[in-house]
Amino acid sequence: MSSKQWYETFPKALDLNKLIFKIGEVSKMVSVSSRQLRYWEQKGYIKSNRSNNHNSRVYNFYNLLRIANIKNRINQGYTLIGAVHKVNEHGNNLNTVFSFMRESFHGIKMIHGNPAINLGYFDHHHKQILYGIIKSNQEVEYQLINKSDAFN
DNA sequence: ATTCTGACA
DNA sequence: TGTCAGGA
Repeated sequence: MSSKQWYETFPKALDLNKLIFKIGEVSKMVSVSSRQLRYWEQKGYIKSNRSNNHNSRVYNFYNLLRIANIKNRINQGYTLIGAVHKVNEHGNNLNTVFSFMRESFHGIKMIHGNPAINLGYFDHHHKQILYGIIKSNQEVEYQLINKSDAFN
């Protein structure tokens, strides 16, 4: 009775500070080229953190959300600068937040005895699924799993 | 394999 | 913005 139920570890997976993605991952998720991400950052429109070891960019959930917002505005017809101003004025658009969460969360399943969050297809060809696996030490590990192997 | 910076037939 | 080079 004292042992926690597996789903009690679920909230840990929603620790947004642990939702960190590399530039290539962000690029695929929000359909913004890595070239654009670097340029936007250079112009001061967005921000990223550097993984101390490889000096490569990493983006947390909030940075990702901001990028998604800017991208959405551009899709709506705004210029890059216009999109940035709009996002700065209104902050994160709830519709974007919800649509992002809705499109990103695809349920939970057990993988190798650990609860894992299905974050949806990672590639445009729908061959790989991104999972956020909650390990026994409460750490979250992201892993790409081939669609065919995801139903074992 | 992935990312980084600089540069432009 | 895309893309390629030349390194890490």
